Amino acid sequence: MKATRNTTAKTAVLEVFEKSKTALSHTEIQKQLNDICDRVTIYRILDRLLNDDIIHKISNQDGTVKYAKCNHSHQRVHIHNHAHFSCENCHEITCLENVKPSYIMPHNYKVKEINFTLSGLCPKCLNSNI
Amino acid sequence: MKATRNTTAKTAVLEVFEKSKTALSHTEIQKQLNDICDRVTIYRILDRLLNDDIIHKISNQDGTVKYAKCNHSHQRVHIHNHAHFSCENCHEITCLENVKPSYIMPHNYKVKEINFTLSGLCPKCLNSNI
DNA sequence: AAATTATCGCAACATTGTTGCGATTGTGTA
DNA sequence: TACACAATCGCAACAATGTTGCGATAATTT
Ligand SMILES: [Zn+2]
Ligand SMILES: [Zn+2]
Ligand SMILES: [Zn+2]
Ligand SMILES: [Zn+2]
Repeated sequence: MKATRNTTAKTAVLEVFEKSKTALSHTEIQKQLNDICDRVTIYRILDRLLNDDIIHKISNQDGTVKYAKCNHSHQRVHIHNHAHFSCENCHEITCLENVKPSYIMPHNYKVKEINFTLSGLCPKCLNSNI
Repeated sequence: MKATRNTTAKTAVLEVFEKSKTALSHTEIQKQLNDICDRVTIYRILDRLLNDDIIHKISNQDGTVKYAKCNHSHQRVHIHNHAHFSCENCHEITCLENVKPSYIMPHNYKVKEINFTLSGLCPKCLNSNI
């Protein structure tokens, strides 16, 4: 296990996550970083943060990929079993930490991870009467 | 509403779906079609089939996008609320028509669609002791 | 301060999906 | 069956997103 370093770019990316209430795409992160580093670097930082369970990855139904900070890094077993909401209007993706689906699986399957994404209108867009 | 036509390419794509037990990516469809038509044509056929509710789209956690035939075209209200299973070993994605999650949402959200994907090992890979 | 090596920047490449437009073909109508 | 018209196609060109290799840089350790 090689040691992961605290570089200026990584710190900057973490600050962006800290400031954001919603999940962020690679492109959104790049814009907020204002060319502080190369796009490839951002990809590699995201890889490391995913690997260290500091962020988690969310693939949306429309094919976009976003990342969000984990709020449960302290847990011994690190599972992302919460739901995500994807707004079809503002395209923001938010973690619904308290929404966890229950379901019954057929035997013969070994489930290791779940991905539960709901889409529609977020409270903000619902209020502005779209 | 413009009429959709039955072209040879569209028929061929439908046959590929008919033969497959699992969901298919654009690339997989292209390989099976054996250059019967252009890649762009396949994209456009998939768009039409999605629009006509003949197939549905499945975005996997790893970012890949696949399509599968709908088994409920007869229903008045056409909703895809079933779960999908994504095998981390063989990368096959299958519809779990009978698995439907139950959940409790906070108010203020208007949910229109859900996307529930489970991943792990499929029965086939589980038996071969990976 | 020097050594080690994780990380970075850059260029080049791969994959996936989109768009415009002239050519082709499916389908309803005469 | 022949014709007209619009849906569909092929091709080229482009855009977005993600990956890889490698020499240069910089964060840690000693
Ligand atoms: Zn919204
Ligand atoms: Zn989340
Ligand atoms: Zn499998
Ligand atoms: Zn399905």
